Amino acid sequence: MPVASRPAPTFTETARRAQLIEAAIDTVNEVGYHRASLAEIARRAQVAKSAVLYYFPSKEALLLHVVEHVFTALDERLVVAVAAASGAVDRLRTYAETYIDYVDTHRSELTAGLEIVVSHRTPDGTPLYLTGAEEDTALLRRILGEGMEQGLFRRMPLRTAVDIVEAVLDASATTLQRDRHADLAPFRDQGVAVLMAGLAAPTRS
Amino acid sequence: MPVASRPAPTFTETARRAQLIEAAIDTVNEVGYHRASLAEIARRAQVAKSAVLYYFPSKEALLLHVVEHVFTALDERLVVAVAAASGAVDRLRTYAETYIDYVDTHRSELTAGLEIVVSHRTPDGTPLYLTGAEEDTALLRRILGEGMEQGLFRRMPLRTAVDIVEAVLDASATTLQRDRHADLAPFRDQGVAVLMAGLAAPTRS
Amino acid sequence: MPVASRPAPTFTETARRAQLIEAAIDTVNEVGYHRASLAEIARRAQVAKSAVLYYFPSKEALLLHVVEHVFTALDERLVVAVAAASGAVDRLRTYAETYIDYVDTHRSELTAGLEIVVSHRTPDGTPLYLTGAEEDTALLRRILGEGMEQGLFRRMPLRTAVDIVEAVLDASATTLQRDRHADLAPFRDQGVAVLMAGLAAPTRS
Amino acid sequence: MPVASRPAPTFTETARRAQLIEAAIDTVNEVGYHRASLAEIARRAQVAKSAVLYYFPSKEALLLHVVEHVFTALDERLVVAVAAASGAVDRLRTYAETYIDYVDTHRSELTAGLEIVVSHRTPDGTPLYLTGAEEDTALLRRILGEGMEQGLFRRMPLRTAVDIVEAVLDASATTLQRDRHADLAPFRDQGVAVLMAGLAAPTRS
DNA sequence: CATGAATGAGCATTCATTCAT
DNA sequence: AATGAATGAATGCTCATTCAT
Repeated sequence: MPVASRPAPTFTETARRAQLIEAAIDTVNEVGYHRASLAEIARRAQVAKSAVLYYFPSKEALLLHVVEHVFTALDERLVVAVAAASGAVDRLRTYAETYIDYVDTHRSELTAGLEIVVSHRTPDGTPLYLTGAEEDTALLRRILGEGMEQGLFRRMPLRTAVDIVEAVLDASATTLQRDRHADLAPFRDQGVAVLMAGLAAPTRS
Repeated sequence: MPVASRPAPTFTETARRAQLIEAAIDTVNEVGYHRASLAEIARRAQVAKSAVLYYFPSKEALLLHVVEHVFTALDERLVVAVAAASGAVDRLRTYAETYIDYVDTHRSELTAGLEIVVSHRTPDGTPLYLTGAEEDTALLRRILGEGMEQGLFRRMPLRTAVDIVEAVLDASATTLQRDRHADLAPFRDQGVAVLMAGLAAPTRS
Repeated sequence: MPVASRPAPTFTETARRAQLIEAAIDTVNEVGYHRASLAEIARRAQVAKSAVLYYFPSKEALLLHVVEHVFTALDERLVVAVAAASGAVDRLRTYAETYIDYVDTHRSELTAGLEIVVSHRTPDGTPLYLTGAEEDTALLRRILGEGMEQGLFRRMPLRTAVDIVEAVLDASATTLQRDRHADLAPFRDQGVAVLMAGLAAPTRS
Repeated sequence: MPVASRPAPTFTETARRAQLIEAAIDTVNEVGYHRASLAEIARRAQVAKSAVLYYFPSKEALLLHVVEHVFTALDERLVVAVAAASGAVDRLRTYAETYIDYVDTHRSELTAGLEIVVSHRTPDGTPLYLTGAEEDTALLRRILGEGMEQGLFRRMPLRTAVDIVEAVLDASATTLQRDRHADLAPFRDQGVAVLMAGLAAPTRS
């Protein structure tokens, strides 16, 4: 029984917001964050500019909503998938494969979300990926930390390991930015293989 | 008898252009591509807005010049360094280490250059990394292709291998975007190690 | 048999209109005429924006209603009070004291009403105090005209005398705009004294 | 030898700024503060909207400049005139006459300046006449305070006296808002007379 | 009786660019 | 060689108003 501090959204509202988020995603993908103006977004949604601001308090809020929308869903998917795996190695592989699968099946969302994360700045110039970065990577940090502790993964600063894994996984989206219809299978197979082999604790010889 | 299609640049012209490129780099690093306006760049260069357009035909041209400036220098460095190494494995390691060293010693150039590459779009919406991508990665493609042919590297589509290597190497710049004074040593050591181990041809067991 | 050109207002209608007028007054006082938008007024009345326009044909009509509401009540009070006094001097003093007392006891109404009168313009730019000014000041004109005729007041153009008196009396509201809890007693005592002494016919010396 | 922290304004700049201030004054007088948009001001100045913001950082800055422009000049005039008078009574009379004379000879400036002062609000809703009110009325406060101390003026709170005097003097501008070609002579003669007689210390009878 | 939805006109402001000097 | 002046197009956003329900 949720306490509704603000009234439950109407059917139209839910639909419109979804439509606008979709339009924002399309716009960012087609013209880039830099040129994704309210006018462009409204044009794609086939509504007036002011209608966008009727459902979102500002253009910024809409774009941040896109980011939240995309990465919350991704994170939920990852949490569920990883929970079904046991052992750091298996969990990491599951994490990586699930991540790339998600990118594969949510191409436009992911490319737009990443472009916004990379390009957006708060009014004082701080990029988005600096705010709340800790919690965003919590799951990955846990897997990698655990694996290193158990001697399964190459020892290195957690931060570094996270950066490397994310760099490779996000590269799958970059591939799509280059060609939105690209086949992600080779990247999934080889990218994950490289990560697993690269991160595996080196064997004494 | 060289045909001078345009007159040799004067000393001041060369100096001014260098100064403006530097100002553009600083601006992009401080406020991001999105807010890097001509006015901001001119302010940092301590010249009038119109002076910028006196030396560069447009703002876009200036920013593209920054990209060229940065990546040409990086490429030259890579070519020289790799030439001194022998064998695909050693050449890849040299490539990777030189790359990260260059990022380390040219922090502002690299972070700005990458931000522009990622954010800039041509008027029709095409991102920068789609134009001339082939030649930009020529050296890396040669090293990886050679290594795979010789059975030294894990076999995969060349495109995929290039993407993975570049993703990891570029992540060093992302680290700096997060903290411009970050110590890159751990990333260099571990990043390269992960790449080498990950790309090594899997041993039959 | 009265012809009902418009049907008698229902109870809720009367109540709603009063509530909206009150909300408009509060809004003008809090944010000023310039920023008193329909949205702000509706928010304070806790109704939807469109509800405001259900009871008033336009925002302008609502604000003009506030003015009418305030100054009609003030005028009625003045008429009653002045009727009880005899002689131009006494009537003027009564007028002035009643005016300031009314301001004192209807602070928010008066300050809002005056701000609207001062700031509002018809679409063609005409200020409010140009429309129907004659009848608004009828009572004061009569008192002053009579007093001058009888040699009780300093002789001057009626218009000038009215302007002076109104300026001083309205200044009591200005005092409240500065501090809504200000004590108006000194202003009532001294303001009236100054007016009476100043307007008194000069004695031959 | 003034130290120029910013470069001396060019001839064009000085001229344009004056022209824009004039256009702003005309606009406020013609359509009121509320409707005095950048577009209207620019139209009257026969320049592009952006040209206004080339010379003034914002619309607000331009309007505040008008206020400063008007009231600084008025204050200077008052200071000079009052300095030539001796005795509180004479000084008050001089103050009042000079004030109204200034209004008379600078009709459009004064009406516009007053409308801005009355209507403008800072972003948090504070009216202009609340900021720095102390210093604006310094001269008048001094005259009235001195006169009351010497028993020449009716004793009352300084604030009240200032409010009364200013109300009457400002009413001269209100007269002009009603009719920009009105003859101010009767108001000057009678208004000043009323003030002097009204403020004079009451004689014991 | 009252509202949520939607809009078009207008707003102040930013910006890359042009041009005469 | 360099600039100040000026602009037109675009941007994010506000607002009074309309209308179907």
